[in-house]
Amino acid sequence: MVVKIIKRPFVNPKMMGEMIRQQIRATLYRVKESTKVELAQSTGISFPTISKTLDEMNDSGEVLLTGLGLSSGGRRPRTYKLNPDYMTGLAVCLEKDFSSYLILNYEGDIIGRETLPGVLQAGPELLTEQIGIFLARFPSMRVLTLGVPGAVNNGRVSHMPDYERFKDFNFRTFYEERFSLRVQVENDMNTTVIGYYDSIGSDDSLSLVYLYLGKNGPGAGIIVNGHVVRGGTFFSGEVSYVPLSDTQNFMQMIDAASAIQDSNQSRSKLMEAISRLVAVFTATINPHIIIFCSTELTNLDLVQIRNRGASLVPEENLPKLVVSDWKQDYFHGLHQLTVGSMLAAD
Amino acid sequence: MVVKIIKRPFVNPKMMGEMIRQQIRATLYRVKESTKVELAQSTGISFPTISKTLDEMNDSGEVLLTGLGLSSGGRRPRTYKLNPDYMTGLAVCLEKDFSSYLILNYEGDIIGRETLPGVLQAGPELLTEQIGIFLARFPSMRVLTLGVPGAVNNGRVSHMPDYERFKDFNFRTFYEERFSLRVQVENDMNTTVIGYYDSIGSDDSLSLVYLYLGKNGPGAGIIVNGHVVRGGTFFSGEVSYVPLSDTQNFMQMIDAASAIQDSNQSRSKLMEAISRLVAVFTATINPHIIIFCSTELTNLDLVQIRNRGASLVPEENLPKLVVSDWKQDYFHGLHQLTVGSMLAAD
DNA sequence: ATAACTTATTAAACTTCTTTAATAAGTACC
DNA sequence: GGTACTTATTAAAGAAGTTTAATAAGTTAT
Repeated sequence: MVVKIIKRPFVNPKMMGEMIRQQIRATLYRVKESTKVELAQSTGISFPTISKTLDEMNDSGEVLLTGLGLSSGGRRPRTYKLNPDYMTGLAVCLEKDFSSYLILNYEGDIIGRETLPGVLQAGPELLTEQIGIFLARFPSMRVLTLGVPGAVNNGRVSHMPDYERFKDFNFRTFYEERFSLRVQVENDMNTTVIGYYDSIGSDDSLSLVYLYLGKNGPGAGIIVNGHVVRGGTFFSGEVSYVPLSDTQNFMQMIDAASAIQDSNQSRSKLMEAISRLVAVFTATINPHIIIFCSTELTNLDLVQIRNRGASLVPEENLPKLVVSDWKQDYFHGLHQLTVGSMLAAD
Repeated sequence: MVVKIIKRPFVNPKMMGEMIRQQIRATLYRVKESTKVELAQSTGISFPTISKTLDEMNDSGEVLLTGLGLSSGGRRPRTYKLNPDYMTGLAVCLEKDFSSYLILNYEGDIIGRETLPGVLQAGPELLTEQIGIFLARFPSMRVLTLGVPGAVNNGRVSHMPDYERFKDFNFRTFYEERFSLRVQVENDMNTTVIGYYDSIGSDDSLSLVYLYLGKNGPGAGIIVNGHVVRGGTFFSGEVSYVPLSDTQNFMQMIDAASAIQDSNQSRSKLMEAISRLVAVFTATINPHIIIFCSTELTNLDLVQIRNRGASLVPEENLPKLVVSDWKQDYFHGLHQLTVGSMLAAD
């Protein structure tokens, strides 16, 4: 229901304890180190509750007493932080030619990274083997986050045409049953746009489009009102198919552009295609920002796109156009998803 | 933050009372009449709490004891319902040539409807006067919902080019201060898509596009993941501007179509334009459903659009295409927004 | 019509968070 | 170095929901 008639998202006293722990975890993650008073202020929870809960978390080893903070004229307060060794998380980026592994501690720090051979063509067995290695090395591993180049639905592959061995593979149930891990799987472009969204750290719910013009054909990750758009058939962001001219869709247009000999003309045709796609997004979901890969476009290109775009839609409605580092945003997304999964614990 | 690290949407014991009342209201609105036991079951709240809260709501006149329910072998339970006279809401549809008023009681029933002269060209004074009439006639009026043909941002007009007198007019502050009403303002297409979304009564969060090819140029109302898309500059759904061919955008394409003499050819060009727009939405946000106005298209047209669309994007990703009654959905949206506003009370 | 049985309602005990008061542990100044 | 002042921490009282037990009000069947 759009209409704000609540259905059942209710909070009873029993859940409050866990919610309070979540608030504490999230705050400690943000600020790294804090006193009980500071936690009470920044969470809005009463001091005694914070004190009691934090003591419990200290007893269970989830947080550590780090010492005493600065005095502001009276007794010096004890400071606490998340215990980095409380839990470990594994973030995995699966690509055709390699698998990138990131090992994160409970504070969100990267305590290990490794690149192993690609598993997408080989099949799940090799992936299981690779994960097994890390699991053996880090017994406190509790969460697993996978970024994959394909459509996933609730942990299960729903469309990944190039990799037959993973057809319909359910990452979540497979690894949650086999190892006792909390498993998350996300599409690569969605992960990237999540990473970018998190990195700009805006708390109001924005709409963004992260555009990628890769070798495997272009694609986009979309966030609307702060939520990832997965689409009715997990086909969202497949912008290759957007019809933009009498005879060509977006992919055909950029393919045609790159086929042109004259490099100026080729570039100009590419710019035209992108400008049109920008106009399409502006006149439909009207995002705040569209992000391009810095390896593909320069800031100068953006000016050109903006100018051309302004001839298609009223300029004041054009989104902010920015370039960003795809790989970095992707990994940041994986990182944040993994941390989020660890901190949502219990 | 996309990453599920909570920021501050927290519930403390003080707010629980109000949340419980909300649950009770929402449930009573849905089921019309209920016993305490039934309410406890359907809300998941404990019986004593329901009992206490409902007694208070009965004392304050918010609910009424309607009698005794059926026995299932023991003492017959008392049944309660919302008191229709507890509060009144006014839903207003503002158009160029007329203003439609719907008066709703607290049960959501329409207890009056009236059409008065249009106010958009005349200016706010006339609207104030019209609202004043209803306010005098229904002293228990507490909420006001306005549907307007233009972009609004948090109760304030942000773009309504055809009606100068309402430029930047802040409906919300104006009427909340002048009369003591809770005021909501929503764009007409957004209201319509809300109405449709509510009418299909799905609880999972869908994505929909409601397409209107009106006299004032086409427009669309968009819901993604169950939330209305307003856009970064409140320009979302302005599909006129979507570039679809070498030289034409959507509006120019349908204008060109209607300019063609041969009616078959004209229709076919229109279908082509719509099919392309369907492909655009499919390859971007990939909605579950696209809704067309039944006054503009027939079910037969939809078949044609689907066929043509399937040549642009993989058919299995095409949304469900349906026709619906625009006016009805619009009014249902206004209705539901008004009821939602009444029930969210306090 | 009354006894036995069901079910609704009320009451009491318990849990959990908040608010307010009391105590303990430092600082700073004379 | 002791006294007055600050601030952290602990303890007690209050508020609000849940769970469990007790009571009241009807039904059903003999």
